[in-house]
Amino acid sequence: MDTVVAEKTYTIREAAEEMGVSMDTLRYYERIGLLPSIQRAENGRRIYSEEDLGWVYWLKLLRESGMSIQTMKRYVEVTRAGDHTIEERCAILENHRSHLRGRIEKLQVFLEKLEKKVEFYRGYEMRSKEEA
Amino acid sequence: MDTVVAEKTYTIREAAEEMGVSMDTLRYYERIGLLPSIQRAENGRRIYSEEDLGWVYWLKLLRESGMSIQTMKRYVEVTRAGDHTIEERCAILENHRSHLRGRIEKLQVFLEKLEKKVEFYRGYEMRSKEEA
DNA sequence: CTACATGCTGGAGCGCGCTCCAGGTCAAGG
DNA sequence: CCTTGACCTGGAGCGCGCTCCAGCATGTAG
Repeated sequence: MDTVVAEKTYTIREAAEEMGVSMDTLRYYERIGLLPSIQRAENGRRIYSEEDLGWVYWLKLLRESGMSIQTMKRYVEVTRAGDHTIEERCAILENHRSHLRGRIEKLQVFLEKLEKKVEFYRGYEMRSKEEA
Repeated sequence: MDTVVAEKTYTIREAAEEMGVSMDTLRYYERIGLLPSIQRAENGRRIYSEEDLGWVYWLKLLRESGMSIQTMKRYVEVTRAGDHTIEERCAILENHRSHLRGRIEKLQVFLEKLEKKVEFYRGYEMRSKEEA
């Protein structure tokens, strides 16, 4: 079970490519504390593990679903603080979940209104053509 | 039918209040051309008509559904340009519609993933409690 | 040895969408 | 007449989330 298999690692370029983010973003996230503990080679270059990529994936998901960097920082912080923070992690995620639900609902309403407008225009267009 | 009824008008404060935006935003939108032709009183103060509020409503909707100010400007511009721009208006709206649909779908996927994470945490919590 | 690629750092800059502010006008109330 | 308050303008400032850059170190190929 504990066989030591060299886990695949990634340069910053590869990590960026793989995860669909820019190298700058990876460095930026690390700087502000969203990606702590990224290993370095002797020459100082970053080495990303699969686990790191997992974090990037998750951060990207939170970000793209509208969580602010601030909140993400808080989340990362408490997650690193240990098991006793599970409650707060849940709270953050559940809060985000309800924001997300609200947002989706709102967008759906917008979509409907938008569709009505388009239909209206299309109808208008038809009428113009009939006249011609 | 053509009875001249004094249509209700609004000061900028009232309009802002009514539409749930700031007075600054109303001025800003006007400045950049999103709300042209806002009437002025003799003393230079803005007077918003119901129709103006209708525009504000629509702009707000587009904005909150993720349309960029740039695109909104384009939309307003062509709308003001006359009936021959119906095609382009439709194009803009349909484009936005597909963006919006894509976004909603993406957010729904995020939501599911988020929910799984929360469930995972909640499960973890339960297990901890059982042990105690 | 040289040239070129890759990556590092700290800090500046940017695009977006407002938001705030100073300094002024105008009208009503005391 | 003076104060108060609502509103005006042009322009500066801000918060967010990157993005870019100069200047430097290291590594690899020719």
